[in-house]
Amino acid sequence: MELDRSLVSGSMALLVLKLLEDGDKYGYEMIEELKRRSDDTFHLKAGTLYPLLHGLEEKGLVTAYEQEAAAGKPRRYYRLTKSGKDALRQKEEAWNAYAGAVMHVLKGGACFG
Amino acid sequence: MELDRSLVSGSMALLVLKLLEDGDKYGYEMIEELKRRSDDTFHLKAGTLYPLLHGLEEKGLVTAYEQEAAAGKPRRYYRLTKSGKDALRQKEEAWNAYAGAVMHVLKGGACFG
DNA sequence: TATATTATATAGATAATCTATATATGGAGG
DNA sequence: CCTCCATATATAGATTATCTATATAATATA
Repeated sequence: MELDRSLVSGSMALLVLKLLEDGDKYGYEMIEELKRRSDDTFHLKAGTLYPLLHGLEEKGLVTAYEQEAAAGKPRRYYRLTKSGKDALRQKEEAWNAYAGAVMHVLKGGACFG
Repeated sequence: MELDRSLVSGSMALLVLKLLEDGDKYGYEMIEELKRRSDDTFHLKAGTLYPLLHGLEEKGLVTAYEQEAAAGKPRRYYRLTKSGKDALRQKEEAWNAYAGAVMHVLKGGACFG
């Protein structure tokens, strides 16, 4: 299931890149926004997100910069790169293909054709 | 991502159980049928399927029986149990929730509301 | 005899996500 | 004042789904 390996299991990368499409965001913010935008379905864990962000940065899909907050620890913002935007498009397409195929199998069960 | 762990990454179990809903099938047959029913999107590997089937059997979601074929090795057929049907329903629901949430995040990007 | 297709099986590798833990800041409650 | 909770980032180690590679065996075909 080559598709699965890189995408569906890795759907988190897709969702995170998608969040950044709207504008730069810091890690904690992404966790909260993902929860909100998925109607409380996705509870992304910090221990999942931060290593993921570091990986995306290493691959050049995002860049990071630090910024002071009004209070608390300084925040590390992430921004989509050109390469990251391309990757996002690819991942969206792959997700649609995968989800479509699953739906097709699930619907194709009781076939009266 | 509790949902993800048990379902989306494990979507193969869902698809295999779904195939068995139509009637008993043996492993090799499932690989071929999944390819066909997904329009050549899913190429499930033997090394993925057989351990998965053993696991489903251990959990009591399927039962197995051997049957001679006209030629070649005897085939090991799998049948959905009552418990397997229940699990299938649950997994279908969970998949729909997950896929729906992903779609929601993907669509919710460029929001002009 | 060699090779391809059908058919099942296991061992070991890879990688995504989790849990648990550590750090640091600031506000609120006791 | 001290403790707890929310914010915020980070890493180590475990779990597990899937993959690759390999082994087996029967039969058809070249």
